[in-house]
Amino acid sequence: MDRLSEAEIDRIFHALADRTRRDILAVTAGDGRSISALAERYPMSFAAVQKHVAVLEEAGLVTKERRGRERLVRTEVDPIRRVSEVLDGIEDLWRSRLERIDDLLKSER
Amino acid sequence: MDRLSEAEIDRIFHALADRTRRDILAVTAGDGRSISALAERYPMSFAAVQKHVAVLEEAGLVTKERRGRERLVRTEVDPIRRVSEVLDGIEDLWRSRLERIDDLLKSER
DNA sequence: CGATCGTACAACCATATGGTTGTAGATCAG
DNA sequence: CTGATCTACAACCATATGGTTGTACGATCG
Repeated sequence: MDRLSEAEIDRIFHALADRTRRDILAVTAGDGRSISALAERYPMSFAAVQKHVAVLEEAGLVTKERRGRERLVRTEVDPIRRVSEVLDGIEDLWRSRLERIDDLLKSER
Repeated sequence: MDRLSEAEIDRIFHALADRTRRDILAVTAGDGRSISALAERYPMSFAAVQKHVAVLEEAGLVTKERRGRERLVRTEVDPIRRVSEVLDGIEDLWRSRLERIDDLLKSER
């Protein structure tokens, strides 16, 4: 798979910037759950939970699989792994710039 | 240092959910830059960039250091590393649940 | 000193976000 | 078939967000 676009990264981080959505990810990691089963966990309406799931789905962080009249929500771990690499990238930049500055200081001695 | 609170994680992911702010992090990783130097990079007003820096600062992702009449913005890499661990946590959950399901299937044979 | 530069901050605006309620379509149980 | 359950989706509302312009203030330059 190719790299995430900036727009995809926008959506993923935005999806992660909410406790309820992070909890949904944690709960549906590994085994799926129906939306109504999820809705019981949170102090908000079914429709609100449905919206959170939609945000996660548009970010590619979960998929919905039909099972009878239910829809099983399940975490997709791949994009999570790939966004983790975005953070690693910033960290790498930081490290390499520090190194460069360190070299500059050394060469001035 | 202790673990990040959910509110802190909210702020950090929200701060990361914007291209301009991610770019500021990348640019100011390692060596600092003044806000006006940053503002030249983006097609928006100085005040808008100032607000983005404020969001990053409240999330603890950058610090501002006074130098003369300038304020140097610099990336703090530690919280970035710690939020990366939040993602790892979800991935671990996913993996362990899959394992558990796998075990169930095996024991039913 | 006065002018300029870099910053801070308030006020304002359009749109996005996160919640609500209500309605309607599928699917399952009896 | 009838009723209950699960989901989808629209309409609505309050607040947050990301942008703008304008004003003010400390630091630097000439």
